[in-house]
Amino acid sequence: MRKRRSNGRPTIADVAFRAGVGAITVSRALRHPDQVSEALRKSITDAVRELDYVPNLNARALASSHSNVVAVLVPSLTQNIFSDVLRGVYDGVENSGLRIEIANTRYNVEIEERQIFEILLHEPSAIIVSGTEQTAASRKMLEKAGCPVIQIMDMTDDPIHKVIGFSHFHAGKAMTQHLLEAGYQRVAFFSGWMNSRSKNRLGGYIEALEEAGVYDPELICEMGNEKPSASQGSIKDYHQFSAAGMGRELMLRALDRGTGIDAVFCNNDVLALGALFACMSRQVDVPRQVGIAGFNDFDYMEAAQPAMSSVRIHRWQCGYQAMQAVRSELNGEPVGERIIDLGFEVMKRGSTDREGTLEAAPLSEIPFTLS
Amino acid sequence: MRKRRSNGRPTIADVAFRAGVGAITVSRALRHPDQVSEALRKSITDAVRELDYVPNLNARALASSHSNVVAVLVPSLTQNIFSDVLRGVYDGVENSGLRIEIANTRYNVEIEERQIFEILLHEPSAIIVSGTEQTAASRKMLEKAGCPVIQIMDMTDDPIHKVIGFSHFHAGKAMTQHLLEAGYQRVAFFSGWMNSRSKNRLGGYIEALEEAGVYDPELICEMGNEKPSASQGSIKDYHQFSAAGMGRELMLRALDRGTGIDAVFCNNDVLALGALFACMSRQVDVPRQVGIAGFNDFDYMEAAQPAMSSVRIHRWQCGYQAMQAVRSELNGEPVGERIIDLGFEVMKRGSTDREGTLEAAPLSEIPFTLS
DNA sequence: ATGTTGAATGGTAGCGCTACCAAAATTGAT
DNA sequence: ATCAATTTTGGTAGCGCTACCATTCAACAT
Repeated sequence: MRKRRSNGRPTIADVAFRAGVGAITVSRALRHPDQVSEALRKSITDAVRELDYVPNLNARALASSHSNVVAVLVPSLTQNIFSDVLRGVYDGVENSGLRIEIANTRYNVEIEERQIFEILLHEPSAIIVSGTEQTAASRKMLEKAGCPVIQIMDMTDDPIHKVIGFSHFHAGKAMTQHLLEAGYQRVAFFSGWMNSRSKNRLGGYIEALEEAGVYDPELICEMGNEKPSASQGSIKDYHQFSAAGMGRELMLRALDRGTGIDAVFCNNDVLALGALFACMSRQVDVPRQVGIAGFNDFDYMEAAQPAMSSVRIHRWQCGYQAMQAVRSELNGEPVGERIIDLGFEVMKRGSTDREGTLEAAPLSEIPFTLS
Repeated sequence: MRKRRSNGRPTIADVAFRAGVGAITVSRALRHPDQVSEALRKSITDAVRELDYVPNLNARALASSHSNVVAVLVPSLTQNIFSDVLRGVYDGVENSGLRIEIANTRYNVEIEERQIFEILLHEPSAIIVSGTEQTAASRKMLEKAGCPVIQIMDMTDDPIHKVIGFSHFHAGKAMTQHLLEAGYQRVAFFSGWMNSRSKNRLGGYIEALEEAGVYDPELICEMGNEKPSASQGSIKDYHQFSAAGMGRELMLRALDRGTGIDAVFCNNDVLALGALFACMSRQVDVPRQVGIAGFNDFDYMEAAQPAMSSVRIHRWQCGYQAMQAVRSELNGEPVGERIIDLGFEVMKRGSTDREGTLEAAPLSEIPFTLS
């Protein structure tokens, strides 16, 4: 009996011996069952069960030079946007035998580039990357990665491989148009630090105002706060930055400045929440004096007083469908549509209902029982 | 020249040849530099640089039967609590050569058990697991995992290996005591679906009220909403459940029921936000008629109107310190303290300032400049 | 000079799996 | 029955790295 260096876990050879077949046939029965006759397949699965055999994933990865790891690059782990995406990814990966490796790019394309490099060292089976604006070097690496690459949460007509997302430009434009239709004339744009996707939303906002002939650069209120990446690794990095405080501050300044705004389109819901609180503290009537809209449509928007308008985007679906696309490709199915636009939904609620014409919608049903 | 199946990446043998040493010496120079003389070490690192050698992690894992993967189990990816923890983990892993693999247990100990099993198949270098209440089977698996196991975000006097967190019981008790000291008499407890940590907070709440002689079971308002895990994998699983809507609903019912509550301690900040909005819709004065406190201290609590009291917990630090602990152990340093209590902080703000004695604290400084 | 110790280096033999090719078995056509 | 085409199965040879043991050599004690 030869010496064993390993832990005592049964190997594929043990299974093969027990089932009375060659090791390679066991491998095939597990990986490509259709290539093995039914009789052998059965005795192999029996042997697997009897021995409690589990494959060694590291060995498999070494031998086949791919790892069954799906790498997912997200710009942030803190903002709910991407945690919803990740939830979709995890829901989508169930029972696939795939593993997920998440990299946090901190909204920094250089970090992203380095991480793509490192990820490729692990020979991933697929890569899911947030956004469509990678550096040239990143794009080149992804193009020759030799595995499916899914870009999500944005839109482009020239995907690296496949894109599943929506147009931030059109989403920004649609919400701005809603504000104009609701009767607001001086619609401000609030944002903190802007990433490429926020910029596209701003672009849509500008186009909508220009088309209506009411665009005024004065209306754009940005806060050039530190990039989140600047604080990386610091032990003080407890709260990244207070988006709500920022929204509050922006609104207070806008009110003080007297630029006569009558609505704000906030780049995200937390800013909108802060803006709402600022109005409350100044007894400014929302929606009559000032309309407020957010972006993302988190759950509290609907529950706010007044209920807040926002743009609902399909975060979970992005992650879930990306994972489905990965799975079907790894199963050898054709790529299919290379551009999938999941769209968005403008949620019109009380906070932008200037004329009071919106019928009072009940809160969407909550699945609970009072105990 | 023998046939190559692989991609053309240089291997350790190439480096060894170039440096004129044996392959194993290269391996040692990379993994245990102190065991190699300085001269060789230098020529090896030169060869590495010249060839752009990067180690194959799958091969390394197979040969050494451990993977440099740190598995992190979190109950949820959606709630900010754990995305902050994960941010700490990612900040802590930088430049360590370790990889992170996240598993989502969905607040379900059976799923957790299965995932621990699967994770162990990958032979992780360390495991970080949320909470201290694993099933007996999970605990047993973790105990004989043969790698550091860090429990985080909770407290126990009998950790599997090491625990870094805080006591939910004491946090719940401390906030309740604050409400009593602020002059509230009938303090309700709001919660949605409860996990073991919430239950401990409730325990602290009850003890504080009992000690003050004002405990009344009527005051506990739970909503037995579906467990989040019930909806797993469903394509409709867009919003998990609306915690804000729940907080609003709970407050409306509490007001209608006329049980005479004068304060609520909400199990989390989003519930508190919903409760605040409910009060606004009924013109109930916060904090004079009803005090509201949350748990977690997300950024919007401070920016709310009135600013909302909450319990600040050290989410980021839990993740970061857990990662530091893992790193130092993998470096062979001693385990050190097995129980690390990071504590918590009761943030007393306007929403529980019944007597109006709190001096108006300015918003904490926001690092931005108006552009 | 001899022996002992320890540090530095290398050779060998796997780690557990799969790619590749060859061989065997089956099928169908002639 | 014969042969070609196809399907099913197995053997061999790695994948790239490291554990284990053997070897070498310098340093020191006897």
